[in-house]
Amino acid sequence: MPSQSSHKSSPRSQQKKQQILQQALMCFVEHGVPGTTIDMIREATQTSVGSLYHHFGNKDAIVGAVYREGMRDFAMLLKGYLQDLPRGEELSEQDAKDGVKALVFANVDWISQQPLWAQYVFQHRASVVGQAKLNFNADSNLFNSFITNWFAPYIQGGFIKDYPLELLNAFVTGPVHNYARHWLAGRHEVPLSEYREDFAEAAWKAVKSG
Amino acid sequence: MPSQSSHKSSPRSQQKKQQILQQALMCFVEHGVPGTTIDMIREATQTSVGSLYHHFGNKDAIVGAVYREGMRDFAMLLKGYLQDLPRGEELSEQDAKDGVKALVFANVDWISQQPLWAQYVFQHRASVVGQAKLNFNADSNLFNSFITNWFAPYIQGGFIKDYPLELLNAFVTGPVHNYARHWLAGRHEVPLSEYREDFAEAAWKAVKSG
Amino acid sequence: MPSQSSHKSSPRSQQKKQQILQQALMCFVEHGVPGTTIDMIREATQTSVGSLYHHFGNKDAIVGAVYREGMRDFAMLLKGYLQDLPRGEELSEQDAKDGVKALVFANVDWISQQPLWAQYVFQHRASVVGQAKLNFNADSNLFNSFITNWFAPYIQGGFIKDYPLELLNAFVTGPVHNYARHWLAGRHEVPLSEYREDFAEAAWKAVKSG
Amino acid sequence: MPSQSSHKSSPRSQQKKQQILQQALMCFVEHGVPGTTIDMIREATQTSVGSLYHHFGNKDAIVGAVYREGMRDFAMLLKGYLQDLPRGEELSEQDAKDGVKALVFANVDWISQQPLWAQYVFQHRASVVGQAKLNFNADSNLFNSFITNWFAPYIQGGFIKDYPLELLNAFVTGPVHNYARHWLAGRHEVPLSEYREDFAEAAWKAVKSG
DNA sequence: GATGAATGAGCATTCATTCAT
DNA sequence: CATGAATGAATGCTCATTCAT
Repeated sequence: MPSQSSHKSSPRSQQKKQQILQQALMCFVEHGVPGTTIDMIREATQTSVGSLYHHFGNKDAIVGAVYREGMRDFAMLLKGYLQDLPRGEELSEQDAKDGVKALVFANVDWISQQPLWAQYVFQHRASVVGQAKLNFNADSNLFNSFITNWFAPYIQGGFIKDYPLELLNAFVTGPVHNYARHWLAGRHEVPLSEYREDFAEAAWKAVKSG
Repeated sequence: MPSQSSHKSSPRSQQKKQQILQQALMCFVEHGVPGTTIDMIREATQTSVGSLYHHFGNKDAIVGAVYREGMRDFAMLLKGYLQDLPRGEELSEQDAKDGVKALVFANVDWISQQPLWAQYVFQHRASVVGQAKLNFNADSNLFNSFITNWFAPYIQGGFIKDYPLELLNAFVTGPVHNYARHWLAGRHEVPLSEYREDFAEAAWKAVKSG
Repeated sequence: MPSQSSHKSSPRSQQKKQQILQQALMCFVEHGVPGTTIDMIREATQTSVGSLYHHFGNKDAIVGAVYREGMRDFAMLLKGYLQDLPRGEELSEQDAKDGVKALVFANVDWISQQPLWAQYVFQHRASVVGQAKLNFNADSNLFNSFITNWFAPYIQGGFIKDYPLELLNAFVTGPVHNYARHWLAGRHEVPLSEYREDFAEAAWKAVKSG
Repeated sequence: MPSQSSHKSSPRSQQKKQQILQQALMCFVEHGVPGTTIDMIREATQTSVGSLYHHFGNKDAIVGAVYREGMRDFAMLLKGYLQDLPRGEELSEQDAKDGVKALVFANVDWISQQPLWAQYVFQHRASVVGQAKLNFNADSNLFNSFITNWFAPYIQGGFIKDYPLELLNAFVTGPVHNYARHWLAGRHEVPLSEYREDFAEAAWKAVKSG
């Protein structure tokens, strides 16, 4: 059995894996993770069971890989938004606000652009188990550190309420994800992006000091 | 097959069904809905497979019944909170704020008191399918109407932003549920109830006019 | 457990049993014997499982009782046909022919009048097992004796070919049952009764001496 | 689920399927179709449940495949008998008679040589359902056309009674199948083949003109 | 690397039958 | 006699995974 993650595969192979992840995602979103069988993925990717196992090892690994792929994509977008922000020489409330709004915008925009990935990433976290979970957590921690580091100065500077990061996160992303969940499930008509600014304003009101 | 819903059962029978729902809930939360086998529920309830099917008909019906039971419990609590509110002769901003806070408190308190039900109700909605889904939607619509009716005057009176109910709901319950999800999953240490007031304040800020 | 066959039941009870057999027959014909569940019969008869078991003891007994009931009805008709035949003082070829034709007519007429019973009796013999099979065989032997006795003189008298009864039976009833099977299954359009005379003529040609 | 019918299987695979059908036949005859469990077939074929389902898809498909196989074998024999017949330049009564006798002989001989297949094919037609039934009907129609075409000239030529094919069929095969049914069930001692000529003579008498 | 036949533990569900009320 | 809740062995079928070619 070749190790599934430690060796560098050929570009050809990498490309095939990408295609598989894309198709697997669609299956997961449509039928749920436990409702998706290996055979469904095989059919969607026009390969063979053996090939799937050759590339990924087992079903959980596919689940995890799809999840990781999605989170990476989102993390990349979010990092871009924060890094593109013009920051003044000194800490300012405006910069803090822009940061918070960037957080909201990143969520709204990514969910709007990648609704399938979003649906999967925000609703199937519990499906990631075993080794894949560990891999994901490593990514996740790095990502959280990045955000923490970005905002820490503004919290210490008194521009943002001194709440634990978890709570700040709930205020900022909670409403977006709540609405998104219903929208992605088809229960809400108006697109998430319609309320882009409203979510940002509400988030800022919730976390700004004073 | 005896009809599972049209006949009035004896109190004895009803009691047994309640016990089954309670045990089934624990199974669902621990292993997830697809991860819970009929046999697990059978063992937990100390009955027989046949008996389970005699009472519910199939697995989906159990899933749906548990869900409905949970939502009913939550709806009852929420209604109580809103109805217990002292209301002035005339519409006032304070009454609107109290209403919004009651919404938040109901969520925080119910989730804190019934963490298992909460975990199930807020995370397994997608598991409810078929006839059970229809039953649930009927309940759900009644419940939404009640909330809509309660707040409508304050929206029309200009005390609460004139957003669609779905968006208001996202602002009010989004952060609570977001935090709760992580807390229930064991990823956050501090109990949800700790931030009861903070969630309420943030919600009010997000939805109040001006 | 009351014995299911040895005691004389009340007329009320007998009537109920008749109704049950009638409904059970319809179930058996529609779904086949193994495809018919006790619960189907319960629903069709508007009684309870317990009642069914009180009256018959088990499913096989119901199957057997229905079968026996059908065969008795057919036997009664056939005996009537043969006994109503005018017989000359001496054995004659005409009398033999009339006997053979009566056999054919009895089959054609009974199948036409009682298609459900016919379908069951002629196609589900293999479903009768256990004690019910023994009961049926007793009836069956008496019936066969009767026929044998009726025709024996004509065989000995040289009017009918000296074939074993089984073979004569095949010649006489084979074509009727063959056609009936397809007709009852809906594969033939023209009613069995249409060819009443043709079957009789063919049967006589097949078995008459010379 | 791999498609069960659209891909060309390897000879190896075909051979295995043949073996499975043979064993399944024995199970069906011994226990009846509903009395035969997948596990019985699995044990008889020394394979695994999964393999059975890999090749056939479900139980009904096995039932249907066995049926089709049997009918094909019979059809082949019958066609051979008819095609081997010496036919005069012109239509003659003798040729008609030979055709009818060939029909009878084909039935008697095939049933005698393949009693298991015969028992199954002639008694379990009702067990074939769903897609398998459609497949079988297609075969069956071709077969019936062949017979119709063979005999049509003799019917038009006035050598055989102008009856619908269904009725002719009842006269010719009815007695054979009637006797065969009882013989195969062990209720008659004398082998079917013993009466080969008698069945043929009787059939001819029944259908010949005049 | 690719393929697909083979494996078998596991699952939801059915159903004849029993028995307390 | 009637009722229907309870029982649990048995069944058809699924599906992740392995492995020979």
